[in-house]
Amino acid sequence: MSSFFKEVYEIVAQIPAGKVASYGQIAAMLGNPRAARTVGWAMSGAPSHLRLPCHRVVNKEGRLSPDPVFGGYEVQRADLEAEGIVFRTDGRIDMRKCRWHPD
DNA sequence: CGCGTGACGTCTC
DNA sequence: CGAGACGCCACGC
Repeated sequence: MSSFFKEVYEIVAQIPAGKVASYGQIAAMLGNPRAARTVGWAMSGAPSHLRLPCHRVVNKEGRLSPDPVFGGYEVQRADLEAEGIVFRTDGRIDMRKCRWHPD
């Protein structure tokens, strides 16, 4: 397991329910604010047995990944709402209140 | 070591 | 405001 991927999984696993983090944000935590793409790539290869709350990982817009990846945008929205994530009328997450604030 | 790739981010048109 | 292009980084081959 590459160190970078491991770090990504660790961080994602630490995202509390009701909060979301952006790929760029996670990348910044790893010390590479430009590695947002790599973070997303790491998620794409995230072992399901880790049960990472990947639905809590969104892009800067508060938008989820392409529908097919999560099995449906609506599904993710439902899961996030169930955790307390607030969606705006335009379908975007209210990052102002839901963005994860690490120490 | 070089090339291709990807669930991103930011700029330009 | 929407779509497209480029840049970024790490991984696999």
